[in-house]
Formats: sequence, structure tokens, C-alpha cells
Amino acid sequence: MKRDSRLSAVLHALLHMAERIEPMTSDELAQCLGTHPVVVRRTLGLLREAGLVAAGRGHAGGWRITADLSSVTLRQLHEVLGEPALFAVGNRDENPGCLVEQAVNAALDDAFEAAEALLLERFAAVTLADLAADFARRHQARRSGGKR
Amino acid sequence: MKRDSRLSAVLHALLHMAERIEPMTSDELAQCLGTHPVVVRRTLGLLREAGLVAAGRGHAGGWRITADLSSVTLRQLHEVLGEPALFAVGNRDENPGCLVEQAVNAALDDAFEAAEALLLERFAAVTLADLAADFARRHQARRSGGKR
DNA sequence: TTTAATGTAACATCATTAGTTACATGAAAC
DNA sequence: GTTTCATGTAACTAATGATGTTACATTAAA
Repeated sequence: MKRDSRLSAVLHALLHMAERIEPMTSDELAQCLGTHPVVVRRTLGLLREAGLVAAGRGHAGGWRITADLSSVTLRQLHEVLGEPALFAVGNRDENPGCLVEQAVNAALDDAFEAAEALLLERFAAVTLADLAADFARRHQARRSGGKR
Repeated sequence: MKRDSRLSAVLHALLHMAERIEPMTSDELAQCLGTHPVVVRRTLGLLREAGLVAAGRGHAGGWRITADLSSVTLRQLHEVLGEPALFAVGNRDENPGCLVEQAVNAALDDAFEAAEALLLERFAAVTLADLAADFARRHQARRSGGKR
């Protein structure tokens, strides 16, 4: 199974955009992310539909953040991306008539639901502003570390 | 991405085997699971290597459980299956030089590690004996429900 | 010796993400 | 207005990995 890394990608893109005044083009972002400009447009397009970013066309066009960094959580971004399946493992059949399968599914579902709830709770607790602050901290650390 | 449902499948197979004295053939199990006998042999083969089941060849051959039901946990089975990746979403790049990506990955990894720890903890708390008991309960409930 | 079972390699199928090409559309610069 | 630079989007390709299937060797009991 190929992992869905779009959440990671949009976070990376948004933080780069947050560090700049002018809009960033899909080409620039694609270089930052090591991917293809069309992939950037495709993915950021979902954020645009959700009103989190805006895209300008033509000269001096590009992407900019329109939302408040402190009001956007990882969970919200996950939802904007269409709430892709979080788990790579799961039940064979969600509607089994077999009682054995029902017992198995119930046990697995319990565990997966608990883990999913925790994961989404964690996602809800982290904002873009938090990530930007963490980046600034790392940036600071590298600079002072480099001087010594 | 296609979900890995082997844990669900082996649990289903093991519980069916637990309900019977005689060994069950790959064909029988494949019918129970709605899959192909070779898939059964391939997957149960991992459990055989781990000493949890034994396979007899030739006439009156088939699969039987050799482990104690109360000593085998879902977590152990997950390990026996090679600890497949649990999550369908993740970071783009596990070793980024970019500080932005580092900040993003750190936040996501925190959340995923917490969820994974919880999931494995839940897996460790459930044994095959628990599932068999749950199945018996459901079986009982259906029988008494059907009589009324 | 026949028959019924596993063991296993090799290949086909299917689903999904990511990457790419091609072209239409829109907006600013000249 | 025409050029240029950017997004918007459809359609196709590639890569990945689980699952399904075929084929055949091996083993053990009847």
C-alpha cells in the first residue's frame, strides 16, 4: 500500500508560504517539496475550496494563506483532504454474517476506534501557528549552534 | 492503497479451528474466509513458522492450533505477520534536511506514535481465548434470541 | 499406487497514490 | 491587444503492495 502523504505535504507547503510575504508559485512549492507542480495545485486546490488559501493567476500570481494560522488545526486539514483512511490494516469484511467474523471485527474495531480517536484528538490540538513556532525554534537553534 | 486484512483473516481462521477437534484443510478455511486456499496456506504458514499452528499433509491432514488460546494475543499475531505498517498516512520523507519538514514530521510523528502505542497496547490486551469467549456469547445470544 | 493434503514459486489482478503531459483559462506586463 | 506567466483540470503513466490464481513438487495416509 502506498502511504498518503498529502497532510505532510500541505503542512510543509503552508509553512513555507507562512514564511513569505509574496505568493509562492506551484513551481516554487514543488521544488520545496520535491514533487511536481501539478501535484501541488491538485492538493492545494482542496485547501482553496475550503477557503484556507487563495491562488492568483497570471503575473505575480501564486498561492497565499488566507486563514489565521492559529485557527487551523491538523485535524481540519485532514478533513479538508477528504478524511482519507488512517489505517493500513483493517477488517476483511465490514458486514459479516459469520458470528466468528463478528467477534473478530468487534475486537479489532474497538482497538482501531480508540487509536483513531486519540490520533484525531492529537491532530485537533496542533495548529499551524504551533508548527510555525516550532520551526522558528529549530531555525534559532541551528543558527546559534552554527555560530559556536 | 489496499488494506492489509491478514490479522482479521488469521483471527477468523483460528477461531474456526478452535471450534473443531479435527484439523481443518486450507480449502475449508478458504470457504469460511471467502478467499483462496493458497492465500490461507501462505498466511497460516507464518503462524506455523512461529509455532502457533501445525499443518498435517496427506490424508486427514490440515491445520490445527498448537498454542494455548489464552496465551496468544493480537499483538503477538501482528508481530508474527511481520508487523506490517499500521497507518495509511504518514510523512513524505523520513529524513528531511529542510527545517520546515522537520517541524512537520516531528508533530505528525508524535501523534502517530501515540496512536500506535495505544493500538498495540489494546492488541496486547486481547487473547484468542477472549475472542473465543466473545464468540460463544454471541452464539448463545443468537440461539436464545431465535427461540423466542 | 492412488488420493488428498500442504509448500511454494511465479504470475495476474486490483486499488490507490503520486508523477507527468497537454491544453484551456485568466491576469498582469509591455 | 499581444505576450507572458501563472493556475485549473483532464487524462494518462508509473510504482507499490495486497490479494487472487495457476502450476507443480512434496508428503502421508488409504
